[in-house]
Amino acid sequence: MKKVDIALVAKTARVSTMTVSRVINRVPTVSAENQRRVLTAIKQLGYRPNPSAQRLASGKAKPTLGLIIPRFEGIFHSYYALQVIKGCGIAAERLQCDLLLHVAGGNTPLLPAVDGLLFADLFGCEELLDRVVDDRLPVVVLNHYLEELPVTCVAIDNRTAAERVVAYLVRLGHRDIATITGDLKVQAGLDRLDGFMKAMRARHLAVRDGYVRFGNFGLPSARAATEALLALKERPTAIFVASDDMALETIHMASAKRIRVPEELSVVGFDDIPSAATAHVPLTTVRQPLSEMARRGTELLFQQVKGKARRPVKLVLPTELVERQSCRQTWLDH
Amino acid sequence: MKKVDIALVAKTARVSTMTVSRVINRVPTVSAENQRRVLTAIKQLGYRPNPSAQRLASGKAKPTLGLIIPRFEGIFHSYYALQVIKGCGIAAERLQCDLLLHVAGGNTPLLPAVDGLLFADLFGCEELLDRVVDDRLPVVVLNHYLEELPVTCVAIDNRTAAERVVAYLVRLGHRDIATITGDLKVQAGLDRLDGFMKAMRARHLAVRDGYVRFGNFGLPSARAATEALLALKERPTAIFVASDDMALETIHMASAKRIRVPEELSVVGFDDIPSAATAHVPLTTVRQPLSEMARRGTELLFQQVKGKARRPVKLVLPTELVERQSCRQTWLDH
DNA sequence: CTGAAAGCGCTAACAA
DNA sequence: TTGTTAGCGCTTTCAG
Repeated sequence: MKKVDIALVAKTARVSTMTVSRVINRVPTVSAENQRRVLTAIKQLGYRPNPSAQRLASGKAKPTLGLIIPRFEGIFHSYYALQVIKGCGIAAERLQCDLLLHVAGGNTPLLPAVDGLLFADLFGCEELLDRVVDDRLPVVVLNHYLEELPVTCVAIDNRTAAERVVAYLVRLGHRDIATITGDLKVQAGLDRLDGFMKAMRARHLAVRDGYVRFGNFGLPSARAATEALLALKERPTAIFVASDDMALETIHMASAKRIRVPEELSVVGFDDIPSAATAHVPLTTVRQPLSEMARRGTELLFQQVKGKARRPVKLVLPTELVERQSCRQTWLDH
Repeated sequence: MKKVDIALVAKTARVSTMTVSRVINRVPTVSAENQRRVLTAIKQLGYRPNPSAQRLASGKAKPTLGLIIPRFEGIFHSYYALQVIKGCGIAAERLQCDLLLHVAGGNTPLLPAVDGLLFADLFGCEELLDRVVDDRLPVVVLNHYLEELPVTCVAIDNRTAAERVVAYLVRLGHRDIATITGDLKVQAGLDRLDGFMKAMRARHLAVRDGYVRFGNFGLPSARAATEALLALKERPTAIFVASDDMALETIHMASAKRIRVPEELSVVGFDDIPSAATAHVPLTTVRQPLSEMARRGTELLFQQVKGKARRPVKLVLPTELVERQSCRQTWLDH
């Protein structure tokens, strides 16, 4: 069984390879007879042109960008991944470049053959990044601000966002504020906690014992954390939860325990997922421009690939606090 | 500004192209001195190997599969897209092939250069499919059963699922059953309605006037439909909603109107999204193996690309009714 | 309208 | 350890 290439097709159809190429590329200047012969040969041999060869020969400059999705537990259940994929996908379409999706497993032996790489998050891919930087492959990291490495990154200002949440709650009169964190191995998770602590400290507000509960963005962790928080003798009057998914769960559990939100407990989330707006208790939360982050990252990578970018760019995108109905002033009667 | 190719690097480093190639590919048999020179030249020239040429020359058989995501309103807000991407991504990783993501815009001028194509759904891509079939490119269509076309497809048995929902509700004593449909331009939406109607007819149950409300999987459409249904003089005792997102919205609106679920109104959804289980009223719904569908589709496409598949395969995957707490027997007091 | 020749940029196989 | 020689499969150019 010999390889079927354009030459074989040409021979079978008894024309030149050029004629075959023309038929494939729908160049109109081919006689009906030859066209028929070529088509027949193609069908008969089951011929398929080789994409790499086509691209190489035609010198088509359509670059290929690789999007690395870290395969950590739950990323696929997250609003996050989808927004990133969406942003990258649409940007790639606009920029006329290919987007190669790569779910990074534990071991990522060889990097895919692409012109540039986009990391949906750094977590779990540190090693790969090193290798890639080493190879001088154009790279953009999303959702993780890299202080030291000379790598372009586009992230969200999680710290300031968390600070603003505290400011908001304090303005409503809360002082006993607790937090349920995200996964602290992910920078976004860590920064949200950081911002929270910093803001509390700045206001000389004590963070009581047990008021910081460690979650990992997963619902089970949120349940455990909420359980613990609500069982406290000195229950917080407000909780800042590091993701909407978890925050909704917190509210759910509070309701089940007949603790009314927001009357007896204020809750703030993070993400502004669609159901935050339509939940039973519409959730006050932080909206982050995920899809824009992805778009910007893709564009930046594209620049780099095109050689139009000189030095690494560090972008930090702002967030927005969306007030809904899960928070309340402490001095209101209830 | 001349092109920087491997030859230029070789000349600059005053070695042969092979030495450069070896350095790039980390072949250990290169003297330290040459390695240094090559690396310097690469850095200085900003050289990057051409992926197409690498693949062509090395004859690496790593095929590239294209995943087409129809860009219809809201697909990116859906659980659906993510599950499909996840399934395909993981399968591609296992099969050692590249996955090219393509968000199909209104006009998809040229098909991406890939070895095979996977459609996340047919809707909006009919034209593309025709072209692709015409080109004899290996193709698999997900979530849409194609009766006529000799194309491999992997779909969900939406019809039977809907029938079972009706059977279930009838078993609970319901007779006044309404439905809120999905987008009927999508086969999944149409089939669910179809199954519903068929099952009602089979039981000689009338579907009253206004008991079929047309939605499109979007929350606004669900709100309008629910509004209309709940305003009916003869209100249904149960509603089959074509997606969980919409069903949750229906429950939410019912609660707001002080209609208790499930006591006064039973609701069944479709999808089994994560929040169905954790919602205020845990949702009885239909679980569909989305990610498995994607996995199977990817594997099937891979077979085809490898030439190991002879004829089109038509796969219809079964669903499962997940009973939770949004339905109730009609004869129970309340 | 068609075909021959000359690469596209890289690497496999061999030879030195 | 290094370089030479052939291609990989296709398209471009340009002459027929």
